[in-house]
Amino acid sequence: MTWGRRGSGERGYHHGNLKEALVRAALELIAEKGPAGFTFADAARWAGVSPAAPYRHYRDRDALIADVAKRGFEAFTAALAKAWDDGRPDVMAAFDRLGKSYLDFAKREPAYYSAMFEAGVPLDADPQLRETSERAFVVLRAAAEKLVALLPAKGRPPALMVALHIWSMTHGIASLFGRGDAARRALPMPPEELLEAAVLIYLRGLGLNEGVASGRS
Amino acid sequence: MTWGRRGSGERGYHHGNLKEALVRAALELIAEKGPAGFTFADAARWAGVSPAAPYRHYRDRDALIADVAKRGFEAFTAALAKAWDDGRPDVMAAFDRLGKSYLDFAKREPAYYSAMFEAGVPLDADPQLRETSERAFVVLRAAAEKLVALLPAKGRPPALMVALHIWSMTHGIASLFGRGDAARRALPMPPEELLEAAVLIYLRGLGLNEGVASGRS
DNA sequence: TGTACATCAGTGAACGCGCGTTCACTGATGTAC
DNA sequence: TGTACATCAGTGAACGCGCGTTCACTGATGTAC
Repeated sequence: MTWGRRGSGERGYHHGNLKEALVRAALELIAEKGPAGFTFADAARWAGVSPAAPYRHYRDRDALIADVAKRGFEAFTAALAKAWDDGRPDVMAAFDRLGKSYLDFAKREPAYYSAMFEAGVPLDADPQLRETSERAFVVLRAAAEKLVALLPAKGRPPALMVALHIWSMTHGIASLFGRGDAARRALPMPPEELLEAAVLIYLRGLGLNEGVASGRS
Repeated sequence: MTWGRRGSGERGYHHGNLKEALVRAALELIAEKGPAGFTFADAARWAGVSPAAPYRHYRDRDALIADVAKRGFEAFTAALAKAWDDGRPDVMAAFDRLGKSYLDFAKREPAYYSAMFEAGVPLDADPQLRETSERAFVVLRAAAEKLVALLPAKGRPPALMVALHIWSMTHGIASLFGRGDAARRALPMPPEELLEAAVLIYLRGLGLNEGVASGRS
């Protein structure tokens, strides 16, 4: 519990890394009590600093949460891009990893996920935030693009629509069943399997089956 | 703005309908500022009553929100059951109505929807609340049951899984794009169409197409 | 290398405010006889 | 029909508390010369 303090020993007059520490505090507190469950003063206390100190780094609590959301989207985009890996070795396998990675992020980083999608941060407020969040969707969209390209050219569904479908499905599962934490409905199977089955059925509905994609048989 | 006051004229010493008025207040305030954006005192003020008065009806703010969620689930169940109408005149048509009705509820009653799914009300806290929420799912599950019954008996997917898929999809669309209010991503098509397309593709993936279901051709 | 100075990042005390909650109370309503 | 009484549902004043925010301040760090 010595975030932001370099090495051991006492912290001097200056914290040295307060901005980072406040972000960590926000994540910790969101994880503990939900996105609405903490205050600016809480974050300061958590970072071991006077209640006035955070004002040197953020205009107010909303600015802090918006920053957390922004960092969340960055990590999210990185995770998705890595899982997708430009569709290697084949589109279906990569697509499967993409979905799992989405769920995995929601489970591994519930606090980020909360800040990004449930904290009521207005995306419009900060153009940089909007752009960052957009980049995550770009990965999904690119994947959908490659996916529909496997289909015969006539009657191909729009890739944007496919991307939105997959996103909605995954977000739905993540927010209904995805977080380990609390008060959610019991499931007869793990969320990953639920998602995988749904995506498989959906893709079959599009006219894609395993054979078309992987080249095996 | 005279909720709970019978007819015109001044309200006497007794409000007469305070419990209902508090529920309305909560809905109004949730719609305005989100589920975390109001206080017990706010609700009292909205109802035109002293800050101590709500304690006659609810232990605390959480109890009020839980009651709002419960009423929400009741209205939700009623709406879904009505739309489903036991699968009449045919399962596919009824199923289509069911999905639309879900989205319609989220759009028409964003405050209820918020209280039900986003306010962080622990379902376990109140067994009655849990049971009420369960009843909504029962409708969905019954619909999925009739749906899979259209498929050849061998290789039928579990109805529970299908119900969860549809629920996740719909909830995902509702919470990402469904509410008219704020800060959500722009869509190239209305959410209803997005959902309808997704469900159609999904059902095709299950092996259901329009012909199988409606009997037309 | 040393010194003077500007800037930065934190302190801590203070303030006004609204919230949650309690309390003794009181006006209104219902009921027994 | 009238009266006495119990119960109910609200009042309003009071309290302690923590939050958000400002302020003059000060210790630490960086830089010019």
